[in-house]
Amino acid sequence: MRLVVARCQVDYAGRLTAHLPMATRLIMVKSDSSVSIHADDRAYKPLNWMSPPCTLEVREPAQDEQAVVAELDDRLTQVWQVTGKDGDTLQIAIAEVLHDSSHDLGVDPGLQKDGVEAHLQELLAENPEVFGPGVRLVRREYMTAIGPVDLLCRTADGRHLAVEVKRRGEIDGVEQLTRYLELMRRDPLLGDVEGVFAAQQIKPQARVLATDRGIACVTVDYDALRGMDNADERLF
Amino acid sequence: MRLVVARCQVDYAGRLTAHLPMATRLIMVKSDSSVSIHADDRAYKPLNWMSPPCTLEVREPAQDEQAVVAELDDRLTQVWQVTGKDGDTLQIAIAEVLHDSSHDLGVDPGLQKDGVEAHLQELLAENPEVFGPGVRLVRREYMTAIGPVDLLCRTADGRHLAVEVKRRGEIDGVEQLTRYLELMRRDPLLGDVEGVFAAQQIKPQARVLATDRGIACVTVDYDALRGMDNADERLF
DNA sequence: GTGTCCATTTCGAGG
DNA sequence: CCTCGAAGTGGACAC
Repeated sequence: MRLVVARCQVDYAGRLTAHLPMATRLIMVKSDSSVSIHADDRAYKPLNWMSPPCTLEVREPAQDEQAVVAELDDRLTQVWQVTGKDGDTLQIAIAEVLHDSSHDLGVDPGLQKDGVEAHLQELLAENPEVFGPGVRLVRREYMTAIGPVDLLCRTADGRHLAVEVKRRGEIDGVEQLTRYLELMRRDPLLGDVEGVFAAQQIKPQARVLATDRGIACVTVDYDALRGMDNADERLF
Repeated sequence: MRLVVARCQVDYAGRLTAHLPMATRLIMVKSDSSVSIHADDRAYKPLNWMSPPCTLEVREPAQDEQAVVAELDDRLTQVWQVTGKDGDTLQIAIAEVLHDSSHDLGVDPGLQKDGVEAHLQELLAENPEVFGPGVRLVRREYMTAIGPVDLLCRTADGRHLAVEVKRRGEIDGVEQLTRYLELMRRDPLLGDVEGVFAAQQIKPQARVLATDRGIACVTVDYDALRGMDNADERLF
């Protein structure tokens, strides 16, 4: 990885045209040849970038390119031409290099994610009693015409529970469950179907909407659930 | 902006839990206190990050934290604790710092974009006759209960046109327009409303779906439209 | 503040 | 290969 801090102006031409006026920025060149340009704010998104695969070519600035920045009393020292696979180009015209260092980072072992919705759903499927005493799992990913309901359960007294599982409970999750419930309640085979909105955190507005629609809200303690799971393993 | 290249392991806890094993990476700390961690590939997205506002705290590694990496024959030298606004945390446990430099970049003048949907919509608003002879603009961003229609126009014979503008015409754009049309056709004030799907490119499936639903497809030549715009300026 | 939609979205799964 | 949908999406703008 090469890190260059430089006073530069940048022009991108591809799906759109974009221009960055002369200013000091970080230019990051990675070992897969991808290039990104960062300002001193915003963590996530670079100002400009070129995804791999792409090629980087350094050339002398042309005479007419000098004219563009001449009014700023600046002189271009080099121009980086980055060309992507779809013919899109990223041109970095550098006036002054303030820092330039290269680093051997090696291959990254990669990100391990945990606590995603799938795992939360898995844990809840193994512990349906969190929705009430005697509640049993009928099946996960119960298919309806408009998509799968996360969990379909059955209470001790024979009612069905349609459970929507989210990490963070927000309004769109309630809307989703509402659509499922509307469909499922038309199915005579299912009989009475109640909605349960289960999430690690439920936003106040989502809770209000859910309650208004007669949908029960269950906040799930992920670590406690994982603990129950471990306890189960130890007991049986 | 501070650039640190270090052998580190990273743990994020927030909307999900994520772990990066010990490896050499770039840690970028920006002047808005945001932090991002980059591997030596992928231009766009950091491996891990914390969006501003957030606070960075450096502390000594605890004894039990050493144990985690001890098997790797590594020793932690410092731990960076980054805390975000929603209580999510990013913990960067550093074994060895290979590079550390700070740079004053100043405020970036910002990106100037051209050719995005907003500009395309603007050009079409100024040239509604591309939708047919005598077509006039009623208004841009015509509000409906479920969102704004990009352009509402009126034909010479008094019918309304609801125009959805996209850079790339795909199926979801047709769906979006269909939802708008469904609502607008219930409005007696509007009378007859026809749908127009306008994009620089329209994918075959999107065109099929649109045609099936009686929605007209218009492919827009961006450069030609810009030319018309310039011609207009010269003529009047 | 919330709600909605765009993005050079990126990214991954599944057909 | 394409299509579909999620993302720690982020970001902008209307209300």
